Amino acid sequence: MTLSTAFMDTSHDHANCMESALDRASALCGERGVRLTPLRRRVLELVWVGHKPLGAYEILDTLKAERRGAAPPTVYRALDFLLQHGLVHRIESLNSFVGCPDPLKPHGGQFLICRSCGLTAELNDHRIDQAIRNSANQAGFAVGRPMIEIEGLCPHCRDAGEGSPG
Amino acid sequence: MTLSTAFMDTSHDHANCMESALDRASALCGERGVRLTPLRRRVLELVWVGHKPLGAYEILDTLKAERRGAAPPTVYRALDFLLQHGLVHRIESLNSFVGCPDPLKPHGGQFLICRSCGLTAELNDHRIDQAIRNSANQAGFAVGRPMIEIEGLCPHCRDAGEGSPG
DNA sequence: TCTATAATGTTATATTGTAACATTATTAGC
DNA sequence: GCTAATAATGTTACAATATAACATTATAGA
Repeated sequence: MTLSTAFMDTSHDHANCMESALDRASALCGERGVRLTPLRRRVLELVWVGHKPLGAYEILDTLKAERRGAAPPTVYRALDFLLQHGLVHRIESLNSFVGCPDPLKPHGGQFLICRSCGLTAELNDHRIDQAIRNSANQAGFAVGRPMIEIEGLCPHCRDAGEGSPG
Repeated sequence: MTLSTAFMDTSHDHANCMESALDRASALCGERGVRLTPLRRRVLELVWVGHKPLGAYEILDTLKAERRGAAPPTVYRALDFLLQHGLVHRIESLNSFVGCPDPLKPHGGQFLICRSCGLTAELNDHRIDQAIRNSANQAGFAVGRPMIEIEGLCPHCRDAGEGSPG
């Protein structure tokens, strides 16, 4: 199992986590000959500020304070670019966006989403993927992009008794 | 593996499929002492007209032709009821709704969604569920409701060469 | 029948996402 | 460096999805 971004304990160095994500993004764009413009970089940075998915209009609110004339297309175009290059994922169940810790290999997302604190971790468990492909193949279905969003309680909130898991 | 609603071949008797879904819904509501009102029943029926997820406003368009004063809350309230009782599922990636063939046991949905024709089949594969729970447990995460939406090509569209699966 | 509750009607508005065209910035060729 | 082509962003308007709040009607139980 690969747990690209586990739920963080106190030792999580988020400044470093975020900076390395931006460095990886920069390198990836360089290799692909595409431009990580200041706007795109800033949006990626905002998405990485927390490990909580961020809505497009939350991003927009921040941008508005920084740039004159920021508008919905400003954000959505930047997000489209970042999505295309695997730098962020869209969380369908929340209409929001989260940084991808492993943009190099394309993958559908496997997300653990805490319903109490909002923290989200990305799994990339080959066994889950395999179980899905087996099942889909039996149905004669050609799998494109599997999307898995698991609502529940992160270790911290579970231990704090933030509600039942069901 | 349980394939509650496989992709249908020519032998699929949809009139019967839909009627039995409505009968099951009626029975379930009776047992639970809740009311499957004409409005709710009609919305459920509309959702079952096809095996393709239907948007709330598509449902609304039909209702408007049938009832005076149908408005968004008319549809959303009926859908909320049907969702609460497991009679329909929400497909997050499509902002739309599809009938549940097995409303008795609560379950997060496992959906195969054809990107070409829109047909959607619900899986309920215990092995997928188990793989997810194993992985989540390792991360210390208490699983609530897993959501799985697999975009791809149904058998028919795959054979017709409707595009690559990736 | 009366009353409490559930369901629906109605109006308005919030939230999320795109279309279409204008302007500015960047790159590539000269 | 200049110029044309392209990429990116600015700007305005609007589409699509969803909810809030309160009024009215229907249903179930005393």
